[in-house]
Amino acid sequence: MIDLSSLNENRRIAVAHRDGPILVLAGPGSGKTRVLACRIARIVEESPGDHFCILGLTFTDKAAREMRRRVEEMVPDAGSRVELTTFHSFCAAVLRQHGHHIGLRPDFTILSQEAERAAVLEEAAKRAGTIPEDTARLLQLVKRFAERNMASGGVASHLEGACGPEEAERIGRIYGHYRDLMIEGNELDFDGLLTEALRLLTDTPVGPLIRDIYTHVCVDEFQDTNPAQYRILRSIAGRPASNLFVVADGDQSIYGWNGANPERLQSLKHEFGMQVINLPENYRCPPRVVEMANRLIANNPRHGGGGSVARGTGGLGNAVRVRGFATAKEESEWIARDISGRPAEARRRCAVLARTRGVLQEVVSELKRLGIPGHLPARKDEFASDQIAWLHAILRLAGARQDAKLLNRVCRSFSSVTGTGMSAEDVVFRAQVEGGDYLRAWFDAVCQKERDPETSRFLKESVPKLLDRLDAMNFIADAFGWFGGIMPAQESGYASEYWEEKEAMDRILDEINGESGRGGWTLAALLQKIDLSSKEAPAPEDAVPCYTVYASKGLEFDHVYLARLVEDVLPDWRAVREGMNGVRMQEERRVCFVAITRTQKSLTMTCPENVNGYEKQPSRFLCEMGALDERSG
DNA sequence: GGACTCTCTGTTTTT
DNA sequence: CAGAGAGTCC
Repeated sequence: MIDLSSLNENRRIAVAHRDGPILVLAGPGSGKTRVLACRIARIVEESPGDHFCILGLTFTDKAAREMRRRVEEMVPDAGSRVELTTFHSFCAAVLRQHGHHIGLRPDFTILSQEAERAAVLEEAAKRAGTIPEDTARLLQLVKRFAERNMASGGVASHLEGACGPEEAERIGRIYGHYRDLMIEGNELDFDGLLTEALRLLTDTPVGPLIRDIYTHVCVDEFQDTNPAQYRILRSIAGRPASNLFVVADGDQSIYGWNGANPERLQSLKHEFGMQVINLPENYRCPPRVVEMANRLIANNPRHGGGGSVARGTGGLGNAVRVRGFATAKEESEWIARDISGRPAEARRRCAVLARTRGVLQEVVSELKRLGIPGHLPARKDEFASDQIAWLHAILRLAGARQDAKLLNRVCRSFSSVTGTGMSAEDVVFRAQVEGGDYLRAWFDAVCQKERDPETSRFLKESVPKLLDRLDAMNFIADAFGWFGGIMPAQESGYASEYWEEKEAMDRILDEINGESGRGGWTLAALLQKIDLSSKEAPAPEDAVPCYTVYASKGLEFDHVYLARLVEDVLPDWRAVREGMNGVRMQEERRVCFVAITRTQKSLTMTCPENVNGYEKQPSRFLCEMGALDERSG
């Protein structure tokens, strides 16, 4: 039996809710993920023998993992009755099973890298009869169109004013070709997963089928949905009386530039006639922080509700500090020094937050000067170590054996790892002569050329596992064995990147094994999992987390340092220029709201008077939240 | 070549 | 807003 006794009244109502669409408006620290997990567990438990399924959708892989962990803890054998996954991963699964309706084979590739998308876009531009130019900018536009799920015809009107009509028409054509080319090439980018799955759900018999399987649909962090995701949700939840359970907080909607919009909450409420439950209790932040967060967010017009009620127990002393500094340099020095004054185990429970990564870089280098490692996660869409990059590339080549670009990557990364260089052109030629695929031709060529006995042995013993039997799991295990033999020991300089990425890869493999048991996966499913998972290295144990506010969403820390709280940084200069209290300014305010509500015990906000020789005013948000009383320094 | 004005472009990030 | 780069003038 699920234990409901630890839940407060509101949470209990939400968890106990059974049928009909419901919207849970849950402020920071209100335990919304817990409520969602409890409800899912409860429904499964109360309906033994039933066969209906519950679909739980999240935006990030991390959130999906956390949800799975919690539900599993409560009902260990929920198994096939619940599917907790990301929008993208759900769409990929649907497309793998039913994509043939729109001309997609089950082994389609996911284009996770910018460079791959750029190549397709250039091809699309050629097909549209124009010279490919400014690819990066066009890719950004294509992403915008896809997030909004626009047809190529709708592009022209969307671009109205931004460029001339014939230019808009041209971009529309490129966009249309881009989408066609991906289907033809049996590949999709991230946005393509959403738009094509949506097409499948609305234009083919797949829609009713899916609606039949998933009678209960849950969504976490709804305020982050873009239009494409919203439409997917609508088409799987069906209407009128579906069991749609949505958790959201409009005040934490900070992904407007990704197509999210807090207004969408209103559309949802309206469209599904949702019953609303509020969870205003904040069990995370000190009362003073809750008070400041409430005051701050009250400056956003159309902000519903009366704010949060403090229920936190931490930081009852002086939980909030505001420090002014003459220069940005002094600011980051002081933050580093203040953190260094804490005991080592407390440092890990600190976090430095800022609007931009640039600010965090300054703090990281100050921390470094004091001998304290800071962790500022790198952004990457592919594994950076040669070893794992090669492994990833060869797995993908095994799934798409005539892909010259993948072959090229296999050749390049293998040469970086072993020094055995081969030109992709030669391999292609060989494949043509022998009438085989690129992977086989590469294998034949490399076996002749490789001189190192260890490497040769690995190749001859292990590559055939991939070549003939598609036994990717054993191939990967062999590859890690081989890397282990040629890599310097852990944590030594350049090798650390490899070891970190191996850890990321191990985590992905563990998950796949846990999910589908032995042998229950295909190469395509394995690749999908890798492509849709973060390549991020896990944070080192002893490092101080330094996150942008965006990256800190959903996390909490004992001691939060919010740096560079000045006008033109937070709020960003665009929001300031836009004037008074525009959409941009409101989103910046929510960014600040998210930042301060990460606090469990203490919050320190800092603002320099001078940044790179320019005078800066303290952020208006400091004033709005009434934090100037705490000011010192 | 050096000092000047101008125009353009840039932030946040998940999958 | 603020830095980079291009273009202009002497």
